[in-house]
Amino acid sequence: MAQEKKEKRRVAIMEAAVKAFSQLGYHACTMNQVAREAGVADGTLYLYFESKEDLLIKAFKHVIGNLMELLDKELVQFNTPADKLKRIIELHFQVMENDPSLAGFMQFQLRQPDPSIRQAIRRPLSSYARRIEKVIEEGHKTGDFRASLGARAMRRLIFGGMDETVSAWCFRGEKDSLADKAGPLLDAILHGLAAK
Amino acid sequence: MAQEKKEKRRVAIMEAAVKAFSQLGYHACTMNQVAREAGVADGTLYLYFESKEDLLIKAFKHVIGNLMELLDKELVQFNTPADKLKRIIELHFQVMENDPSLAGFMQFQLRQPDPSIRQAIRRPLSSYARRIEKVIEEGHKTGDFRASLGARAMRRLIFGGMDETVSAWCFRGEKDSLADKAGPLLDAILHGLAAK
DNA sequence: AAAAAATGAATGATCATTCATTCAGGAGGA
DNA sequence: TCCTCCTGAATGAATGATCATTCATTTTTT
Repeated sequence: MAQEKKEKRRVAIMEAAVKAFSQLGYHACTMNQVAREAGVADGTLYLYFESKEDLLIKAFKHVIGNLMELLDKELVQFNTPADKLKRIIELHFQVMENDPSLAGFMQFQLRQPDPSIRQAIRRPLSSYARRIEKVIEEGHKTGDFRASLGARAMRRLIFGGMDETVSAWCFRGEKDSLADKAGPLLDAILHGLAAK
Repeated sequence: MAQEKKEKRRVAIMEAAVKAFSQLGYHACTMNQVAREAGVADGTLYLYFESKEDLLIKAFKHVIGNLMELLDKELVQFNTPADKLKRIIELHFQVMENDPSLAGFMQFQLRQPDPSIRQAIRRPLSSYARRIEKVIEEGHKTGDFRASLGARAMRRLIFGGMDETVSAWCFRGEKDSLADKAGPLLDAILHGLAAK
């Protein structure tokens, strides 16, 4: 049906946009480049999205949505908070490593200065944050994690550590596998830097 | 002398640029806005800087230079690696809290997608990274820090945690003092999330 | 009165967006 | 089967707005 085809193309355009925006960022990327990446004409983009900004926001929601869906499916398979945390970090790194353009896209969009974009991006992003905090709070309840450390502050450390690791990997052209960095990062987060 | 005056104005323009760029980011900010912030005419900017990009890069080096100078003066006053690490985090938070436009500026510029800007920014940034890694390596030597955690990976966790905390404070409009977050963050980094 | 600095209107380039035009393919008729 | 006609989708050249940058002119300094 025509409806299905349209939806396919809508998704294809969003995925082309992720790729195109990930090269040099949103501002430096022209709609013409997105159109070429998607294999359509400039004007066609406007049959599917209202504006460049609309396309960015929808594309961001699309990729975060995918990641959250994947995460939810994965997390139920683990029981302890520590295992869940481990899985979050591993999955984050795996997904970014499998699709470097997604990694670049996220890196740039997370620090989008434009307020209306920031605003639109806040909700999907905080759905990710909330999932991390949930795991930390669960650890507080089970006694696996120290209750003296607030869930929000810990989430910032975890997310910041993951994000900085991905950033180094994707910009500073680190050669080695991103997935290999999950173990050490988890160890540092769980047990800290200090010797006993 | 004319020389001194020129230098004063050069610095004033860089500081105006930091302020102007911090509002909506580099791309959305016009040279006219920078000029108005600095109290000069558009054309005057080009008597002091080659281009908008040149101004951004020089301004970034300027602020990082200031921060490094301050950091070096402070760090010599502490002996143990843990105290030094504590001071790094405190200072970072204090500086950003004292000058929110600096915080915004750094947040945006750290994720600049433009490759020539990234390239120009790399060196001053890694001078910061190296200072953090030095402290970690010192801790390895004294036995205060676990040697099994690589200095580079730990630096990413520390820097990422600080950066994410500043980011949350300056974008998500967290009300409470940034400086207050230094203690808990250090605790988490040193002793980890896991209960004993 | 030179020289040096500063000015800001004008220039030219770069896109996001629009819209008059073209195209593709399905319905129906012979 | 072949031939219109019709409709919604797609096209891409043209438009208009937005700046970074320049430079002829003015102001300030020496």
